[in-house]
Amino acid sequence: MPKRGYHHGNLKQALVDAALKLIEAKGPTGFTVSEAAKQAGVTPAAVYRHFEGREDLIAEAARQGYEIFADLMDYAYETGQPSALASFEATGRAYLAFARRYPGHYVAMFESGISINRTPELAAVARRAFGVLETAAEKLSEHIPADKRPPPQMFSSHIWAMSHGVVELFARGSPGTKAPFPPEDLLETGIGIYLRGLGLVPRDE
Amino acid sequence: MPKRGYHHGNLKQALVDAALKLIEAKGPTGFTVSEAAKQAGVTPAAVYRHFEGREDLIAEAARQGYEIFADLMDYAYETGQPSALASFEATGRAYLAFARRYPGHYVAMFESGISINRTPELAAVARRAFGVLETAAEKLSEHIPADKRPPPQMFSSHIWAMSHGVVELFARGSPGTKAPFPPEDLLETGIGIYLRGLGLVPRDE
DNA sequence: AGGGTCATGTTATAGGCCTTCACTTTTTGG
DNA sequence: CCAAAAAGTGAAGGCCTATAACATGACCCT
Repeated sequence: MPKRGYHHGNLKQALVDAALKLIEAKGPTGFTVSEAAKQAGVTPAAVYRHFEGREDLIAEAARQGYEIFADLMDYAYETGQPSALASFEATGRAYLAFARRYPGHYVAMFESGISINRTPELAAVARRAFGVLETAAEKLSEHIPADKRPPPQMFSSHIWAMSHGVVELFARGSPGTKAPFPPEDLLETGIGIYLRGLGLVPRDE
Repeated sequence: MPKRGYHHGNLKQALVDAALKLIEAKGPTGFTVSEAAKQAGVTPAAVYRHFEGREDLIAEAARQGYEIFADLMDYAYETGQPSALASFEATGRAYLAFARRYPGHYVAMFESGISINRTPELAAVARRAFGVLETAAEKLSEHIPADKRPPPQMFSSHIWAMSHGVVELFARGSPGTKAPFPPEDLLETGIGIYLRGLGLVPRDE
């Protein structure tokens, strides 16, 4: 359908899509504005009608990633309902699933070096995504004896950190090239042991 | 003190040091070979007498980082002896301490996008570093009832992932800019809860 | 001492990329 | 229908990586 002439019609999104493909294929450093422009069938200068520069383009790709990520987390949370435990575990798994299914977005979000506070919108959507995890943690928190209940924000941070670490080290090439176990299993067991430590899962599962 | 003339005398290390400073200050993308050369008081082309290129220079910085890292882990491990538990916990803390004390090295190692398998030496020294963590895990493993003892490599991976996640998300700017808790506390409590889940720490510590 | 050789710098240069500027071509709205 | 704005082009500046040809001086061997 795009028998476009002088004007592209949807260049902004086309550039984001091209950027995502390139980032996925060659990493955030390998990605160049010029090549994204070429893939969109346009000269490099045209990019600057829609983005302030290279970083801004990556930031938009990341923003869209956070949007998808937040939706995925929401969905995972709902899926686990009404069990607070199931919801919480599902959001942890969603992190890894997202990294697998949207590698370009993931890299733009977490490995491109852009700050989450680059723009207010980016910060907002990121907060929305992590807010789901915190909500799940709060619900779960109610099931812990009040006297030894850590702040919900604390163990949502723990789970987030573990998920992120598993993805970075074992699900992507970085240093953990030789994954001793499938990342999914690693995350599953890791979260399981952690929750047992919180007293939320019977000793002999 | 080196009123050097035509020859620098120690250019290779001077370039690595300059690279580390620049990487620390401006991130792995902000770092350029040209600027490192300038800081070392040398023209850009001179760099290529000692390194194959930009990536090779970063890789050498990372290699030196792994060397320090491995030593630090070793020291932490010994410090915790003879208690297997104390040793294990100490290595976890050492990860965060390393990231704080050697930010340039840390970034070169974990955020610059270089592969650990770039050269055999790099792979070897990285293995040495992580080997300490695995050894600590093995020792600790003996204290777990044999019937519900996960493979040591598994929970060393868990601790590594949690440590890495805490550093990336909460101890550095990336997305977790607003750290809800001091990273040190986060890691401490996280590991504590995890070890409790393994049955290695009394319920009410 | 003297001279050859090799490591280590330099200058010059090619090629790529990001970004800006002036200019051109459509689209759009009153 | 036309004027103004939006969207794309081509040329150019500046920085970066990397290579090649040349210069310098350290070191060894006699």
